[in-house]
Amino acid sequence: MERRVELDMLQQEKKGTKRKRERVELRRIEDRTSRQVRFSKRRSGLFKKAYKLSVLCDAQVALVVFFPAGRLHKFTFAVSR
DNA sequence: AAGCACTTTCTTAAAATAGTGG
DNA sequence: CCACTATTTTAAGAAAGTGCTT
Repeated sequence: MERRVELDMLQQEKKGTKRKRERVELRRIEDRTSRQVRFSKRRSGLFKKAYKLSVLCDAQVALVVFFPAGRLHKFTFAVSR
């Protein structure tokens, strides 16, 4: 079954019991799974922002992220004139 | 096949940013 | 500058998807 349809059915079923996006406090996420998922999403957002900054403002941007400890993710983008 | 770590999809509220006017 | 709002973008939470290992 298509996932979209499944979700719609789920929504219908629960009728507003789905947790809304909550305001998030700025401190370490204790739950390992949640931390991992949120890292993935925030990292992609960060790289996207870095890219946009480099394009929009003709800036040279370098971004280095280590997570989990030891694993490296990096991004560089240089605009040549 | 099953377990695990990591990523993506979806909806939608939160947060960021662009625009406006003092 | 700053404050306010309108618009755009980001990301939470839940669940599904992907890929690797055993």
